[in-house]
Amino acid sequence: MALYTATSLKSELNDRGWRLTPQRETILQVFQNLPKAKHLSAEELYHLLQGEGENISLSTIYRTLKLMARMGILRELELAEGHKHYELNQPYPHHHHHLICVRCNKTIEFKNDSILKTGTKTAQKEGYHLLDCQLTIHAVCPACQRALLPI
Amino acid sequence: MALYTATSLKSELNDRGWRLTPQRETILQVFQNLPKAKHLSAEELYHLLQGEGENISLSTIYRTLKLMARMGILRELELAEGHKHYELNQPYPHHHHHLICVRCNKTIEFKNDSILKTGTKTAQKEGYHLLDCQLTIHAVCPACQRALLPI
DNA sequence: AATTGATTGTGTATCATTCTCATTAGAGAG
DNA sequence: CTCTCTAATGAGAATGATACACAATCAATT
Repeated sequence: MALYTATSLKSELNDRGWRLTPQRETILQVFQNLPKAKHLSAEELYHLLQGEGENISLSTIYRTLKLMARMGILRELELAEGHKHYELNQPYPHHHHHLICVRCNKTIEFKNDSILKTGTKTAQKEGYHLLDCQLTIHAVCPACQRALLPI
Repeated sequence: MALYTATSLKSELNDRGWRLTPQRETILQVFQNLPKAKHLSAEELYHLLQGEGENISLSTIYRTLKLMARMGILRELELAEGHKHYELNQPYPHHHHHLICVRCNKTIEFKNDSILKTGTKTAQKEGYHLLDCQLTIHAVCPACQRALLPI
């Protein structure tokens, strides 16, 4: 949950015998320049990069997203769209959670300090090294309650 | 988050113009007879039913799992295996959360009363009708920390 | 018992993600 | 700076979970 620069990313990769590539650096930058609390799917990141003239293959994007999630740099979000989203894994003041309407998929972000504390304490107690903790609330939004739509 | 019987399931379905079918009743029973905190994937449920001589098609299983999750009867869990798992959505004393090792996928369940309160309050504040709230912690387990394995 | 439309089963389609493998290119050693 | 080793990439194929289409069935209501 730290802020990464190209240099710190490089040293963390090299420590494990891995490499800093232009693709990885570019992808990290994209997430760092993203508006706060904005998240991207693999496909969205792919097209965003295409639009900037950066040709990084979809395979590399999938590999990099998974790698950075496992390093704790990115959070992997399972929202309602049927595919994963990723966002920077930011520390305390920006750490947030998601309230999702299971009908229209509308998603609201909210903050709660005690949850991160609970997560940290729980991981610690079991000897786990914490990467991310997120509270996901599944619910029906006001509009969909009124709509009385099927399912 | 209530306990369902065939009758209460039927009335809740009928209220919405839907029907109680033998397949739906059977699937609900399977989850109710499952050991506490055990969860099933669609495929696992399918084979479990086959073993009991119940021939319910995979399509129906997927449809029913999604339906019951949207009704708040089941919880949809996104663990680490790449497919969803389902379990009974049980009230307070049994409500729990998951601590997942992103490397070996080992999953630990834990309880925390305050999280459910937080979820309830958050949903309420936004006017959402709560179905489920779950804290998911991604981390690296002690064994995988020692293993120093890639990724 | 008749009617209506929700539900099922079968097979097919789709879509996200992973895999394969030949090629490229970081990182460390000398 | 050059060499070596092997991680990483790109392109396309493969996989696997899930959704869909549609004809046949059957639960609920009259």
